[in-house]
Amino acid sequence: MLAHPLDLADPHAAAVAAEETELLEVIYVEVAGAYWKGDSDNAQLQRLYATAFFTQEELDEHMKKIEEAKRRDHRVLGKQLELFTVSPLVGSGLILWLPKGAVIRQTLEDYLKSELRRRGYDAVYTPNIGRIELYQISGHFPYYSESQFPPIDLSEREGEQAGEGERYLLKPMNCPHHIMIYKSKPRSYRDLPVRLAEFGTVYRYEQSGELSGMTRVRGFTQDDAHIFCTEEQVADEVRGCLEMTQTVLKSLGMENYRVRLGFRDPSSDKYVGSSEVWDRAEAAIQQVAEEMNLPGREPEPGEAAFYGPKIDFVVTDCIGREWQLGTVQLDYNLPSTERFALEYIGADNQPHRPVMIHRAPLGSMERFVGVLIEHFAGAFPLWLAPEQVRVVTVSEKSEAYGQEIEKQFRSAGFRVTGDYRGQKLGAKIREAQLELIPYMVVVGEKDAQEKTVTLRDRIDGDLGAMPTERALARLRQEIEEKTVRQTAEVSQVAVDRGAKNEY
RNA sequence: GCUAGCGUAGCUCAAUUGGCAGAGCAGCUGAUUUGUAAUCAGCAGGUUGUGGGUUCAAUUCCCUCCGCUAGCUCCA
Repeated sequence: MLAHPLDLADPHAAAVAAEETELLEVIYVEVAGAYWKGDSDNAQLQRLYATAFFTQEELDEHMKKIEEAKRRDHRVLGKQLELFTVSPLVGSGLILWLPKGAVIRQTLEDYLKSELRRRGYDAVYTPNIGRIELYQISGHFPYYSESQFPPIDLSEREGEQAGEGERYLLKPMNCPHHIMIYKSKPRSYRDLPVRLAEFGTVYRYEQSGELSGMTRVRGFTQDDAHIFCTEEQVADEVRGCLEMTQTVLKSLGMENYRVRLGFRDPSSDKYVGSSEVWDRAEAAIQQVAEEMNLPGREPEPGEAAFYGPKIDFVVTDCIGREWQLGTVQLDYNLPSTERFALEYIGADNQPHRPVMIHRAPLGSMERFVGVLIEHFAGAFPLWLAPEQVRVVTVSEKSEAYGQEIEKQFRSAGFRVTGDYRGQKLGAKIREAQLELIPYMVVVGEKDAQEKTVTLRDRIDGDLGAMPTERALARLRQEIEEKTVRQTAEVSQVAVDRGAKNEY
């Protein structure tokens, strides 16, 4: 059992193991590189992971679980279920959403947009590039140029007059653009909070070794918004953001996450703003997290952004890696005089400085859908499923009736296809099951005569014959309620590393 | 980016010490007309990731580049 594996990289454990038993014959080994003292400037060592089991059966069990985790891996399912692909010719870490994956994303976006409208956000659109001066003001250039795609330099174009050269950056974040929208007119305290939302696509040049499926990519779309508010409004706004994130996660049956309070490291000087402001902000965030009883919520010093404290929602994927999804971040930097000098006119007729909140409940569409694929092991709930219903005929004799039923489902708004091939019913059902389609509508000559359909549930199997209207109503309700009937528990079987940096 | 490993048909994988590149599934064609997880037969499918080198001969050995995987480092 997994209670027994021993990490032989740990000399103490190995010594204890050697004393306790001489049966450690069955060993599962992995190799990995590791930097001396965890610093990439230092030499790299070879680290050997060896996990020993007392019996062959225990090893088999372990390997079986690794296999199971691999089957649920979003990179495997993404290919199998035709959700997304990556082309070396397009570029590493650049996701191509296939039609079925696009349905999931679009459905999620629609859901979020309706939540945003309910919560008083204004939708905006901004371009994918911006002049380099914009990012010089924001401080992202040249400070973060290592992790950006290099600028587009128009001065190098032939025929360009001296002085006309402009440099543009692929936008690495949406905030500067949203800030310029805030600044497009004078703001009054009566206008606040201003909440600007956009599904904004950004590009970051991540190190090649970091890229992984949909969860770590070089181009991604954040479900982004920036809130500009007064200091007094911060707590309420943060609460609103957290509530929205919770609502969305809950509606997807995602309970397996923890919340990380990113606070500053008091011994470091990389943070902007006075310590009084930081203390106040951190206290405000922590209090809201306590009130809402968020899971985890341990303050983690040094995890803050340099411009303010934050709250991250962190989930674990099926091979044990943690991913940051939703985030709510306070920002005292960008509104400041040194940066964009944001203002609003207060009740006292004097200019005041607003506070900025960056927030993204899902984080990015790419990473979130990647994690979601593993969460559901590819079996999406009805409202998200790329293909919701498949009409399956018993034989080709029933094709006409099948077509009629398919049309009926389609005009009722369902994503439906029909399988009218001259295959045996069992074969067609097997295919639909393997494609994880939530419902099958089986129709044969009996159904055609009696004007019924025979509904088959992916999970519960045959539900028997019923009038078409009843089947439609049942599915309609399941979509309406966004029912989640089945998720895959995200376990950490494959990689269960102990302490990090055990050099 | 670093260390190590991997790259064969659309997918999953074979190919003995270097000696004619194969199978299942998917696809296409035909037969079958089926009531809840695989009907049968035939056909087609490849410059073995790319470029070079060694050799009479390279999927196999060596080098370059591209991509992927694990870990490390990073993640505004």
